[in-house]
Amino acid sequence: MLLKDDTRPLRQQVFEQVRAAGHMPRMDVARTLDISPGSVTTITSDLITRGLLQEVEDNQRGPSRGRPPIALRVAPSSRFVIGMKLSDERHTAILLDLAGNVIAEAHLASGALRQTTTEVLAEVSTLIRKLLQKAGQTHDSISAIGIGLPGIVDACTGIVQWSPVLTDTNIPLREKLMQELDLPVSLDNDTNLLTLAELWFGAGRGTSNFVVVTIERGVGMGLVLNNRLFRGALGPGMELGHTKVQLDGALCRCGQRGCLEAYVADYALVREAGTALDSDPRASNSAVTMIETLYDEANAGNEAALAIFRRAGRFLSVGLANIVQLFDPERIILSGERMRYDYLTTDDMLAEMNSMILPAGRTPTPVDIHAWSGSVWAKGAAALALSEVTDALLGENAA
Amino acid sequence: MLLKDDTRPLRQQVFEQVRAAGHMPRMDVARTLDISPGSVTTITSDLITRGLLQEVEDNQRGPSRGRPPIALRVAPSSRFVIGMKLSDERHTAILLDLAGNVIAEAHLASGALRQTTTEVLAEVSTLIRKLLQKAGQTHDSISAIGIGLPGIVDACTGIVQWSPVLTDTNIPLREKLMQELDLPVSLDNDTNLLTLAELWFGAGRGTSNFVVVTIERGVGMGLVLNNRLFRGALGPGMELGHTKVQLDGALCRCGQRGCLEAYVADYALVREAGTALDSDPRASNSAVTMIETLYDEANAGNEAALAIFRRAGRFLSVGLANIVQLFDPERIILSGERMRYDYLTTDDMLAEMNSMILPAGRTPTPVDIHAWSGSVWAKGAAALALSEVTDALLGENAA
DNA sequence: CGTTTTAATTCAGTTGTCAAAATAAATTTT
DNA sequence: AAAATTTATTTTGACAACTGAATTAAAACG
Repeated sequence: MLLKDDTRPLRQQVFEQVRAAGHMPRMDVARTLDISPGSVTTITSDLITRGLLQEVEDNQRGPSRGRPPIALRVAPSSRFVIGMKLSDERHTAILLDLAGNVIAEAHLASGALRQTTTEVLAEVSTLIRKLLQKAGQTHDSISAIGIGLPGIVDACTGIVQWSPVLTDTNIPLREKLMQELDLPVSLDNDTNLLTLAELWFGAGRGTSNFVVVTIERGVGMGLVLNNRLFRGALGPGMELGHTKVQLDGALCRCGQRGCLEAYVADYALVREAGTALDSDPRASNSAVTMIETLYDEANAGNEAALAIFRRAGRFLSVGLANIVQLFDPERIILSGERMRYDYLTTDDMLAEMNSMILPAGRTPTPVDIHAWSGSVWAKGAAALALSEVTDALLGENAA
Repeated sequence: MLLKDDTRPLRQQVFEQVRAAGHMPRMDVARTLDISPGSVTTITSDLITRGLLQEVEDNQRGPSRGRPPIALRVAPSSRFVIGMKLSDERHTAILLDLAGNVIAEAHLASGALRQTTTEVLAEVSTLIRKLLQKAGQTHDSISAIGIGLPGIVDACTGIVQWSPVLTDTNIPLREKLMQELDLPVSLDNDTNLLTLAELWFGAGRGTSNFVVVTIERGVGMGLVLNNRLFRGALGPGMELGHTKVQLDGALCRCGQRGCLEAYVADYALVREAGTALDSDPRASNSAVTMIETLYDEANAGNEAALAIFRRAGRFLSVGLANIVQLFDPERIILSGERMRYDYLTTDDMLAEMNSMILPAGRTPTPVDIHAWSGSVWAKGAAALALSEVTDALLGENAA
């Protein structure tokens, strides 16, 4: 069922269609968007004269009758966008051209777990310099930058209410970044950006309604409705991690009890790992080391370790089942780096989740598991910047 | 922040604006919808010549300068819509004119708890006859009918997958009704219609994003996003009642464990009431009687009875807190008849809900409690029919 | 009686879109 | 090789839905 409720002007839809497809002839664009070929011609010829699209030269084609289609693609240009993901371990940045191709990637170990705004601003600048150097580009060739960070971020206002990477709270980070960098900046919660990455580049391409769940430091969630990222009714919504799965349950770092996060996030596992592995709680093992150990033990058949993962998996299944009950998405994507700990995502967990979904006979919601590297988050951030840029570029007709 | 993302043609927006306001002069329409006064003139004069709107004669006005505004209103007409709510106790139907005024109301005790499709069709016909008789109208003057019933209803296709009022499953009920009644029929889940009623006539008028939760036989939920009823990503979503609030929790009538419904729905209360009130489980007390007794006992200070309501309230607070975490609505409306059992909705419950909402300092989401009569549901059904009719009426320009 | 103020209308002009006809470039048929 | 067929794209005219600026209308104020 192709439903056509995209309210944006056709110009942007056409451009994004071509970008999403890589190349696509005009008639295909007309057909997929269900618009008249005439409109496509008008729009594309405008976009071509503006240097945003171009015709593909070598249209290799099979034996087919009729006038051969001329594929279109996004014109390679000298303009780029940057996508960046900030975390409390290391920051990642990538450089994308307007067609969405990755040009370069750079990393920077973050200075400390939590930093002041000034320090973060400095790190962002440093990372951008590093990225540009690597790609042999200058600051002038950057059109926009998208940044994702964990925490409570209002994408509209660009204000970071709270973030695990910042010591300050309620910071108008976007404004500060724009001043510092002299560039259009988009800011969003990192999970939203991962969701955007799935929507633009990943499994979400063919799906209009899906949920992305991330399990990292905390548990995050992104939602796509009608092919568009849904950011919650008010500002920052979608706090799946603090959804309650047990009355008077385990203590969460937010201070409340029974949050999903308190059962499946890494710190929850670490908390139990200490007991299960009988290790000295005063030993200064890092969280990552602890989890790695726990994982290895589970793999080696350590029942206590296995039980920890199993329990976490059970609670995860409750959280996912609740999402299915409320949103009924076409697909759930479990994503993020921690997905390597596949004891969370066993068939048992999936079976349990499905058993909680009403009615019994219903088709189970497919669950994809993506164990991706950090650069994917940055790619989502770049997608945000990209849409910002093309919106500006395509909207400038009035001027 | 007025955001203007209504994609419908202005004609419908103007008409609905006037209908919603009761009366409203042209300039006010232009201002609220943020469109040019010229457009309003064009549109309204068209609607006036078509007999859908008319100017109000007696514009009583205060001492104000300038040309006095001429208020517009929906023209009283000879055409009506019917809204109907089906339940397993009794059906309610109301007759509305196109302006949304209630003209008449009628009821019909439903024949049995669950009935065949044929029986339901017959009852609907009977009720319509009764309603028309009461209002002194004929079948010809009805433009459309909206019907709400509990269960899993796909509003798009008009198929009832499952409903507590029907013995059959997977029935194309809308089609059958249209054949039977020879009228345009809209069908939806009853909770969605209650939500629509709140949006059109109730507390939702000034709110763009809110949640309606009903506690009756089961626990239902309706969601309004951007002033529009959200029906879930796929067909019937929003099964709040079968959201899990406890792993391996109480047994739900759906066969699963830990569903919210299994703690707060009426049958859950009845189940415990039997034990608490020490009544013979074989005594054929009806559910309603049992709950009434339980309620009276609680009021009289019976600790066991109180405890039942308190426990239900606690689980309800979990369910509501989860909704806030996921959707962050501007407002939650608890609605339905069972809201009379206000032990479910004590300040304790609200306090507990707020304590589960992160972060601690956040403004608590306001919770309204509406104890409404059954006719409100029917009003929502009528709203559905109304929007259907006006869409048809306003879209007929091409013809 | 003119000025001010607010409401409503008129009307020329823009925008975004489509439908149908025309044109283009290939393949297949005759 | 010419004609017919097929598919892709362009051209063209038209239209619907608005907007914005100028205009007219109807009142109060001084």
